[in-house]
Amino acid sequence: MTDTPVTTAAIAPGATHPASMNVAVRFAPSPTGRLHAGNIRPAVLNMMFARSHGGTFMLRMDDTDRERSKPQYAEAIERDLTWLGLTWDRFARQSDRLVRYQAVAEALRAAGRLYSCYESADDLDRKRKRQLARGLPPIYDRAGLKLTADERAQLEREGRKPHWRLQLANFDPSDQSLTPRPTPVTWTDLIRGEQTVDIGSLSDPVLIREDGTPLYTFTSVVDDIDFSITHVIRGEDHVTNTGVQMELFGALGAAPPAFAHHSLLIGADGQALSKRLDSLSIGGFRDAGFEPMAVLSHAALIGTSDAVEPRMSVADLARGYSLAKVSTAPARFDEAELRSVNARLLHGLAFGDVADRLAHLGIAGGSAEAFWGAVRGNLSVMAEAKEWWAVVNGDIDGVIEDAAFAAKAAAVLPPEPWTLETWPTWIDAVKRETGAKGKGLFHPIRLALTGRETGPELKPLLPLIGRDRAMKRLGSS
RNA sequence: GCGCCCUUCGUCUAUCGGUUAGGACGGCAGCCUUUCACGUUGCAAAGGCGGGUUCGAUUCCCGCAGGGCGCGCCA
Repeated sequence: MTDTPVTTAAIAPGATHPASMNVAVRFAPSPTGRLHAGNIRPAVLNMMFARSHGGTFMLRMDDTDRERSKPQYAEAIERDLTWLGLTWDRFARQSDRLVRYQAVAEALRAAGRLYSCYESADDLDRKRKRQLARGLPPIYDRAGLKLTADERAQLEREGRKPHWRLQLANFDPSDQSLTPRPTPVTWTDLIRGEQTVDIGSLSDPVLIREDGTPLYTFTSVVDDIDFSITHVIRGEDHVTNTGVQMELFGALGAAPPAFAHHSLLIGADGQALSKRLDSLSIGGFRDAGFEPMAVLSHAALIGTSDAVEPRMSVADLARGYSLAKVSTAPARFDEAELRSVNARLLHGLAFGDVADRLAHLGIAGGSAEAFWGAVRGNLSVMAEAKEWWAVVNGDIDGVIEDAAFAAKAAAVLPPEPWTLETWPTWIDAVKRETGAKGKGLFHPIRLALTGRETGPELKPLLPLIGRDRAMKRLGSS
């Protein structure tokens, strides 16, 4: 086995990093499902890194798995990212680059780093089980590498197609058995600090499937080289991959990018979130009426030392951002916390920020601004504004618990026009008329006027409701 | 089974061996609102367990427990 690296130049002229290295990051989902609470974290973390360094953010569809990848998922991912405001500067689709992967694989073969293996998936499964049963680590035994030319020819004659593995440099070259020995691969992780992966305890990774499909470990590295990716920010489920991929970068004669591995999310109950991720889709959050910046702020800030608070833009998120603030401990995803961020975001929005969206909800006209000022503090999702609009302008039923009280209140309703002063004037009159005060005074009036137990201050609400509706809801039309 | 990682208020976290263990969310209370909510001010609230090193351990080391991840012809 040769140690000669395949030079990148030989494979892709000009693909090496330029001397003036501009920060380039990527988000590389595989379109096998919708985006969810778990996987937008690397998306937003990468975006913030790019924006805070004046770099570029790339979207890469890792769609080489033809059985599982679906165009509609790819479209949904793009839609969700766009909705979140995570728009990409560059785009690539791995399924468009198969010729490229083939060429690189060929160069790797020529350099002697790839070898063919003829076991079926079942064979490998059996081998693993046998090793486990004997208390041995389930590592590939390199049988493919030990095949004689005759055996290989025989297998080919039988019509067997090989899959291709990268030979990890984890053995003593003078050892004929090629037994792996402890071989640390190290890097300085931008989140986790000094990291070591022992590639001596790993199987030689399959790079090319028997049907010719190039696999993630391989395509990802080729793309990271070709697109001059400088920083790879991804979940900690990839740390072992990083050890292997560091080898691959070396074999391809390229300097590896910097790596940062963030922790994964766990559920509010402290258990793995993975099983529930379907119910935490970004599309679901959108449908539930969450603000994109609330979802994004929450995803970006949980598990960091910054306060989880609403930020108004990606630029706001990028300001003061540092990977050093990202924790190595698993963070809990709590939808209640997301709701809180969403509510706080809404409470701070000025009418000008939302006029268009309100209009979209049918909230428009001369009273729209006063309406927004009155109700925004009570919203947890925007859609609730529509309900309050109905309370103000619609035909709702008031709740009357004491008809006599309501009648007295209605009787002293001042004549229009109504202003912000109408409320204190009226309520004083009701108080005189009924002798009620405090909660006994306000609660029945709130209930009659709005049909609800809680809500915005009645003072600004009353003139919006107007005399006719107020009379009607008090049972005296 | 083996390996890696993690463990500070309920939650997210700060702390480069000596701190009244700080902040944010949530909670509670006061204020505001002649009600609730909003807002605002204040208060309560934490080092998983057991050893070791040290004058001194949340901090360093070992073990245990709990949790996460990995060990794919998935990504």
